[in-house]
Amino acid sequence: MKKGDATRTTILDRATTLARTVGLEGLTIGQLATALELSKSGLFAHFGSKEALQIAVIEHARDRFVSEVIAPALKVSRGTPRLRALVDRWMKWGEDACVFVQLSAELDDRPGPARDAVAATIRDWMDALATAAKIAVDEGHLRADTDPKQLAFELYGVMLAYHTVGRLLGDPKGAARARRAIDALLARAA
Amino acid sequence: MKKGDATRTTILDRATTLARTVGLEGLTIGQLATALELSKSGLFAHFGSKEALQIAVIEHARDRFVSEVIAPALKVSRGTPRLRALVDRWMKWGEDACVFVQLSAELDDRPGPARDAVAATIRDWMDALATAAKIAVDEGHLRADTDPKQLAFELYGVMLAYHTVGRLLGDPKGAARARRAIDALLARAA
DNA sequence: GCCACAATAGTACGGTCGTTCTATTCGCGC
DNA sequence: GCGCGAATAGAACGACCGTACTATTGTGGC
Repeated sequence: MKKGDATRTTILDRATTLARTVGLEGLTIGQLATALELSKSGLFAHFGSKEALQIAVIEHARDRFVSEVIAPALKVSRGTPRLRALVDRWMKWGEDACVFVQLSAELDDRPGPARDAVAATIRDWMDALATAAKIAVDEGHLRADTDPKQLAFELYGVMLAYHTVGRLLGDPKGAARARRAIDALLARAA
Repeated sequence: MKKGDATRTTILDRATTLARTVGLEGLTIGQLATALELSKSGLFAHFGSKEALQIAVIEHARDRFVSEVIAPALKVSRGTPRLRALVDRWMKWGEDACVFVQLSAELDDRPGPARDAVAATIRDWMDALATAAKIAVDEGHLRADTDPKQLAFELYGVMLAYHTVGRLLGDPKGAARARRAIDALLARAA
């Protein structure tokens, strides 16, 4: 019961990376198998259907996202530092944050379990931002009349713009712009 | 030389709508043909290759985007009103603004002419925002130390967050949040 | 009204897709 | 170290993909 899980993880890692460029629907069992030097049927047996593979990819990416972005940031001290840590980790760690931007856009008009899984992840992410913002208010780091959910919304918007400007337009100034925007949002609420 | 162009437009209209849900790569000549009650080969003859069809779709969507969002907004009086008109029209007219969010995410990691066409459109869009912002500064509607490109970046971020929250999460509060965010950005710069 | 040519349909092909079934190899408990 | 089940491979399937070729239909200029 060991070997199977190991290759399964290997498959999902590669699939996640691949999905970032070809999308979830563009993912192909044949390509994925040859990329990993596995047989198509051997790979297929791990999941049983393409839809199951897709959902496994989403959940795998979610797990990595939680353990590499959210969890570490939650160890930072309460209030504004933690809020900043969330944003910083999202921006630095393109790897899997990116795949969720891709998945959000790909699935937002395609109801089904895959879309639900992505939506749940994004919802959790915005909740994490909002909760951190609320704590910052409670700690007195941010003004009492700050709406935590509104702030989370605006912060996430900056991250999305950063993603588009950086990835699609290839503008190196994106990071600096994002930083300025984040600073302005937090300064305004301080 | 008339009939051909008419069906070509019909094809591209439907293709654009379809691409919003299945993506540009998910677009299929067979499905598109049956959806329009055309023969596969008859449709194919209009474009000659799938890549040509994809680029035609992008350019068609860009034309509609320009004529339905940008051009009307440019008729609004210079300064902040025009800037607001750009943002408002983007948000109201989901139809084709959405397809560019989809295309941005789908193509941002896939170099080629399709990606270039999308990138050029987004660049033009952000330039339109920045130019309108600059005019607003010149007119005295916004503070002299406002960075027009930075403001365009932040405005676009709000639109992207609005798109994600509304489409993927189905949160009806997205529009109100976006409006508040836009108001705050403009108030801060006024 | 005819005719040249644009526009569309029909058919076929090689390739790849997801999936199934059967066979082979591997790894671990006894 | 043997045996059994888990893990992987192999071959085959029908379906649909993009594309090429040929045939048919429609249509605007004379």
